[in-house]
Amino acid sequence: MKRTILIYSLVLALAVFLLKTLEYRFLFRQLSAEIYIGIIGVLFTILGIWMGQKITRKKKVFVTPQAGEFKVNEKILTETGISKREYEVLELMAKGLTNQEIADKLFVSLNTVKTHASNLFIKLQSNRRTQAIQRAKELQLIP
Amino acid sequence: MKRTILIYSLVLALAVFLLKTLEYRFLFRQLSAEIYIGIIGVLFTILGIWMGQKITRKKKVFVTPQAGEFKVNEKILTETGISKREYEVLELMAKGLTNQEIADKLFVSLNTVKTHASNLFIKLQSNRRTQAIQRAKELQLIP
DNA sequence: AAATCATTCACCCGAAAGGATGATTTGAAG
DNA sequence: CTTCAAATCATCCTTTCGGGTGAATGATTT
Repeated sequence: MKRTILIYSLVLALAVFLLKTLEYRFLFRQLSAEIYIGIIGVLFTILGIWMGQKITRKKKVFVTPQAGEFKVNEKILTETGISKREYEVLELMAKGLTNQEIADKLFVSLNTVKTHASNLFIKLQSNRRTQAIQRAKELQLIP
Repeated sequence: MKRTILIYSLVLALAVFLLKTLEYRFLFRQLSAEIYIGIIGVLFTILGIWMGQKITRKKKVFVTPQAGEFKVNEKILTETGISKREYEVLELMAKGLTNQEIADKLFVSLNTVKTHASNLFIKLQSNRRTQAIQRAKELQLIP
């Protein structure tokens, strides 16, 4: 970042120097001001693009790979018609729990969980829980 | 994209016009050429940054929301002792394929896949494939 | 009141997954 | 040449999943 600004400053200084030199030596009377401005514009546009790239390029954070704030895509959630309870099952499913474990955690019977799961598979267009989880992540329903 | 270029052109024209107007009206004798160049430079740098953003902004691909750069954590990969073949199974597993499908895709028998899977579960300290996938993601072994 | 939907639970059955164990082959390392 | 890990496949057995179907209850909407 600091290096980027430094390089930018240097290139800027160099460009100014170059332009001034050219101006006083050869071009002052030969080139119109419009062309002059044009050259400067193009140069600094390129510079700006390059800078923009450097600045906005995310640095890789090693400890928190895909951390960052996860926001549930409510729109798709309603579009798919997934209910609250079904979503709870989906979450626990994604954590790798078995249906029985999910049932225990939600204080319902195994059959109930299986029903919710089946509905989820339909709504997420998948036949297996691994697929359903994959799909839910794609749809930003779960982190 | 075309819109971006159009807007860029318009802003550029406007800037040139503005500068020329200012030049002929007030500033020609009062501001030195350096300051003049500086103003142009800053303007076009900002323009360049904005353009760079527009151009390089990946369009949202609906199926791959949190795409972005994924780099396999090789260190952990060797630490866990997961072999090439096992990793291949893991990848396909994460895609939601069944063991049979994985077997077909890798041209091996179902039993082989199951063996690899079992080894994976041990190395990833999990009993279920959903758990294994979850764990692998945590360890940055898969995206 | 009737229709709709979410939630709950049940039963059955076949497919898929997982655990345990053993065996063969092959390529790399010592 | 031996040793070892990786990769391959097998068998047996248990558990978990998933599909299909049906049904009761309660809340909300029409």
